[in-house]
Amino acid sequence: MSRYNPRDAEPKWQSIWADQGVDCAPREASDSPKYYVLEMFPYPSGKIHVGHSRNYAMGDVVARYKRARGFDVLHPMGWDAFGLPAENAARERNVHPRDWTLKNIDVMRGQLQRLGLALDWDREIATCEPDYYRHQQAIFLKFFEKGLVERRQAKVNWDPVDNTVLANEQVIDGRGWRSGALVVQRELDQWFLKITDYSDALLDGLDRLDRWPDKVRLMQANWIGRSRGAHVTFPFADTEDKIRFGCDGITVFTTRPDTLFGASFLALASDHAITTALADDNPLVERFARDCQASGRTEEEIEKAPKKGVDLGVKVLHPFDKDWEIPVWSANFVLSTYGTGAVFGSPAGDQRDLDFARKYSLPVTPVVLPPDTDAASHTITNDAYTGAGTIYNSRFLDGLSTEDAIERAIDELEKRKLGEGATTYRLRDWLVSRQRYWGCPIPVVHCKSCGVVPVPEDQLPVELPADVTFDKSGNPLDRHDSWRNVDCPKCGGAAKRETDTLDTFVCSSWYFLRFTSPWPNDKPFDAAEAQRWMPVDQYVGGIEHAILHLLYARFFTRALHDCGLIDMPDGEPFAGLFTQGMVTHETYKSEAGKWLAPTEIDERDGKTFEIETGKPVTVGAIEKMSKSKKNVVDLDDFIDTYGADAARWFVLSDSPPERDVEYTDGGVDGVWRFVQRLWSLVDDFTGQSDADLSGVSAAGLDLRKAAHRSIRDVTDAIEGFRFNSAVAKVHDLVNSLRKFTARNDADIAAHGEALEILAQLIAPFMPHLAEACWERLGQDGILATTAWPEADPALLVDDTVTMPVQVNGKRRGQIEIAKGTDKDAAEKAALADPGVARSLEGLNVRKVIVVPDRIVNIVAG
RNA sequence: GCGGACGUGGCGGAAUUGGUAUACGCAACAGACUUAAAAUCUGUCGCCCGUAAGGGAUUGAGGGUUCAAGUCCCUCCGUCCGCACCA
Repeated sequence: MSRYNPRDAEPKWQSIWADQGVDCAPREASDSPKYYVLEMFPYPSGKIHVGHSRNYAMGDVVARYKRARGFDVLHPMGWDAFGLPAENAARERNVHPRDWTLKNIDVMRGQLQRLGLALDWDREIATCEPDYYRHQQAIFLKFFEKGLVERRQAKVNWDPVDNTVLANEQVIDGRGWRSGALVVQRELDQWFLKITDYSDALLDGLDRLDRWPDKVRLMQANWIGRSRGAHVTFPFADTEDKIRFGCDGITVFTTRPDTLFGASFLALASDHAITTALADDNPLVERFARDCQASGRTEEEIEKAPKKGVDLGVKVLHPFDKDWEIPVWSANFVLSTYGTGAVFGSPAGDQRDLDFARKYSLPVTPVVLPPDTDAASHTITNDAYTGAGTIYNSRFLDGLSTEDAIERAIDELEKRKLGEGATTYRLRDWLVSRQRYWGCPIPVVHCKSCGVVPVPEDQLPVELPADVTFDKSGNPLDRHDSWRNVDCPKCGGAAKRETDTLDTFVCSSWYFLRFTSPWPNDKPFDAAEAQRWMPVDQYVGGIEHAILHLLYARFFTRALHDCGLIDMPDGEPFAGLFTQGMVTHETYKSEAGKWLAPTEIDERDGKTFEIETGKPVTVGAIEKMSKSKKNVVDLDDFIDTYGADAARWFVLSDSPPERDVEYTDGGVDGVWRFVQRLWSLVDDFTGQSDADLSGVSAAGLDLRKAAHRSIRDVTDAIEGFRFNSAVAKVHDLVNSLRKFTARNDADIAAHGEALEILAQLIAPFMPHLAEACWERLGQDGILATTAWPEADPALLVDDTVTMPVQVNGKRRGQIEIAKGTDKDAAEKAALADPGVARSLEGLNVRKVIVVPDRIVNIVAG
């Protein structure tokens, strides 16, 4: 018996696959159905660790399985290569961002290749290359033409550590998604993509994504945040105000026009136009507005601030009663960015309004009567009633349900021309400009006489200048005069290039389209090829992109369709999405409080200590593998020791793919043992597997059944994305094989058949070992081009079944009977079982339930 | 606060439409081989009572539907995640 040595075997098979080009997607369409499987492409940050490999291992199982099932498979890989870490590296290590990035790509490509992933490397792309981003610039200009790009001044999120603005989606709990710095608000001129033009389409499209996790769909729906209600205008009481503010009244957005008769005040955002206008001559208002000004303050502080406001001294009239005057306040809890930046306060039905009304002694009139209460006893003290009920204290709305009253109030508002049904969204336009060097240049120039002028398409790409330095803070493009100063493409006069670059999420919003045809120089992708391969049938990635990347990409395909670049009326780029769990590992901290890598510690006598110093180590929480906590296992180290197959098998074992899996040395040892055990099963087999199968012994037949059941079970598990179950089922087959002893020649053939099936079933998971087994079994050709095995239906059914027999729901025995035995016979057999008979002593059988081939339950008493 | 998911042995977890709960793996224990250890192999292995045969309780807690509930319904507890002054 020889040991299986992945160090020799894995490179051997990898070069055979590469020589035969088995992993390349067919360039020509065939009669076979297509299958596009894609893992979210990585940022080339340095090295891959075992944690990263789980994502690719899952995609590869699907790719290899689908290929064996006869699909034309597209499984490409590339690099999300623009981004800030490259600039930080430039600053810290005096290396050019491009050199740093390309070096990392080389290292990581080598690692992915060592994993033996069935990737079509002919289609590799890196977003930092001009031959990629030139097309992105062309797309940007197409969007510009189509009115999907806007440059405007807006209050934006400024990350003071990364020195750039961020999109709303990139601010998590008031902090920058990458730097973790508290984000501040600043008023700046910025570039936006009008994703809000697609709010409805993006929301409604979610319903059709039935192969997406509900969780992700829900998160996107919440993020888009469509809410239906009404715009209501409260006319100014004083006609002079109409002149002063240049409008007839103040328009608010509300989802509850049914509570209009509970209105006790209007509240405006501190930077609402009217607040700002009044601040000019009212020092109190001015001071209040200044206090609230978000600039220089963090989102976190804004959220935690207690409610406060200032009476603006302005009065408006109730839309349904011109004799009812309502005071107008400015309040710090009103968001200027949502709705109209103004609300009407109906304190009985809204907790914020109630808090505000109590603080400033404003009237509180309950207008919604909760079910099963009466008007006389229902009062509001410190808790608003926000639920549904019957409207009262509300004149013509009295007696209506909440729902009906909303309709009725909107009808009435429309009649009086003081309002109309309206829908607002939480989604904001996508801020795409970044004040960074290492990104795709925005292809416009600023001309004093012509304004913003797009760079003509024949002058693309606008390439990043290579000669930049990072010794000063800020964007080096701003300081690069020879690059910056250009002639205006329109008038020929002196102009300046835009120095902002595009958010890297723009690069990842269409890369999956470029993969379908990464060759043309004159267009982003070949429309026919995109048509052929899209949508991505199975996308695999982390849940952290539930909103960001996945929402942007869905917007992009829609916008590209509307610009005529692709024909995708459905607009959905990813038909199936799977969000995989992370690989976790214990964390270690030295006595000095520094994070330690698993390779820097050792364990003896149940104590953990630092190898270098011998000092004790604190074992911390089990967390997602990450460089920052150093709890990573290097992929090269792992492959050197155990091989790529072991890594792949390990990350897919035990835990369901959507859940986290914990990396433990014990688990890895188990995988190593399993690999060797499996190999020796094959290596020890000396028989002929193509002998005649007729005449197998009972044990041989059992083995054949076990093997064919494995085909069925592993197939079902892969189809259902239950890789851990597939692994368990393969274990079952291995255990059956280990117990098996052949009794005659036919048994030997059955043994060989089971081993062949085993090799085929592990091929998507451990492709190198599978090929080695296949070769050792004397098979022709390679598994990479071999069809998936088919289970023989005759071997999936048993002649006899074991039926448990319950008495009053408790299992008391079991009977072996022929499959398909009718109810009467099964009942008779069940009652004859000695265990059953014993537990029925002294009882009368009242009823017998027989589920044929399943179970017998005897009710007795 | 709002919304969602989940809760099964020492651990990770399995269980078609409700039909033998604890598959598979890890850890643990015992034995074989060995001068010894490692590796490997064999066996045991959720809990309680019992030498055993066997019996009892059991899928976070409590209740319900059913011949039958991990699975369906209600209440509660806990953990995790998302959103968070969104009018």
